[in-house]
Amino acid sequence: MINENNLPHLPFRESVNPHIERIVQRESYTELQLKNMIRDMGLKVTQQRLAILRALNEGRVHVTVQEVFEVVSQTHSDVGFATVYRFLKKLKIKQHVTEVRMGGGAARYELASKTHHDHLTCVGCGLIIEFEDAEIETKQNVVAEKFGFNLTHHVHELYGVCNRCQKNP
Amino acid sequence: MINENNLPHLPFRESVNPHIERIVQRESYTELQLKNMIRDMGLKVTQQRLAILRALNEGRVHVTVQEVFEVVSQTHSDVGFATVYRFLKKLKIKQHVTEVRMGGGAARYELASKTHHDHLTCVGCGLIIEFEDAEIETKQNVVAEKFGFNLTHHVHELYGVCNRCQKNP
DNA sequence: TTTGTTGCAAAACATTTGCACCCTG
DNA sequence: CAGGGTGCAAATGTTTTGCAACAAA
Repeated sequence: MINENNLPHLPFRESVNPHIERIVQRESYTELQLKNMIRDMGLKVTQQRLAILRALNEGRVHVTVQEVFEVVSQTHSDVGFATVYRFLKKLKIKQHVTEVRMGGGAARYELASKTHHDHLTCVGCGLIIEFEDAEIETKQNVVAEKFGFNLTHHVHELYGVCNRCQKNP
Repeated sequence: MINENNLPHLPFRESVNPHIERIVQRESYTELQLKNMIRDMGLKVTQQRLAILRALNEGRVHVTVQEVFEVVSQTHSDVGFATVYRFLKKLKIKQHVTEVRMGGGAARYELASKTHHDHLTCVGCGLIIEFEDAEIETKQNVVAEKFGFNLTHHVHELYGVCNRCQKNP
């Protein structure tokens, strides 16, 4: 099966990620930092893994496997999804990427930033705003403590209608 | 393909949902309320839809389509997943059920309760505790307002290691 | 009787896995 | 050159859809 871009066998649909507004800034990693990230995971530094990390580092945030695959394909004509899936899973386990499942489609991934943040998503146009709120984070710990939990991570997604979509429904 | 329960063609794996501790109580709906729920959505009241609602109303919380299907199959020998999927989607749109996607597998659903709550999930054993926190809810509205959003709903999942799993790692 | 709903099977979508070959350390 | 990593294709898992038969209003 060949799609309109003439890429080999893409079983996924073109994914939609209209526009992203980044509120919380994350500084990009250097090439060396990316290599060390792989090494520190006890893995071999391959061209494919570097290319995947570069895609996550430079490209837009909240990408699907499909999108990573497309970017990486530009420089490596014959990567497979399998590699992207496999590496992304390892990165997820090591908490280097965060998996976000908004709505029903494929999972979206983003390279972890030092400052944690959450998401505010417009159900109308898909705009994603990142926010952080120290008070909420604190309250979470209180809740966890109350039930004897040792918190590892969390997902906090707010959904609503953005300003622009309120005016142009 | 026949599985060990002799049910017709079950493409899903047996799902794991070890134990649920319900902190926030939700009163069950009456049979009449369930019927009205369907009617109010402008849909026909069929036996299948009633059976699906009953399963959500009486059974355990956070069920997968597979689990709903199994329960409904006990009284309706020939429901299809399609029906379960279709109706669940409608319920989701009308906000009568909440879809939760913990981890990677199939989506889990629960009948909406009047009092909103969020989830605290143990990454060790899968224990799910429901909690509610008015202060956090308030803070969310502040955040939304700050970015000009009109909030529709949200997902707030805390993950950690529960008491028991901390002692028996 | 009219129209929405269902079950079935197949398609579509998303992710994982087995295996022979390849490349990093 | 040893062992992990890769691409491919096939398997597996999850959800959606087309259509003829059917049931609720």
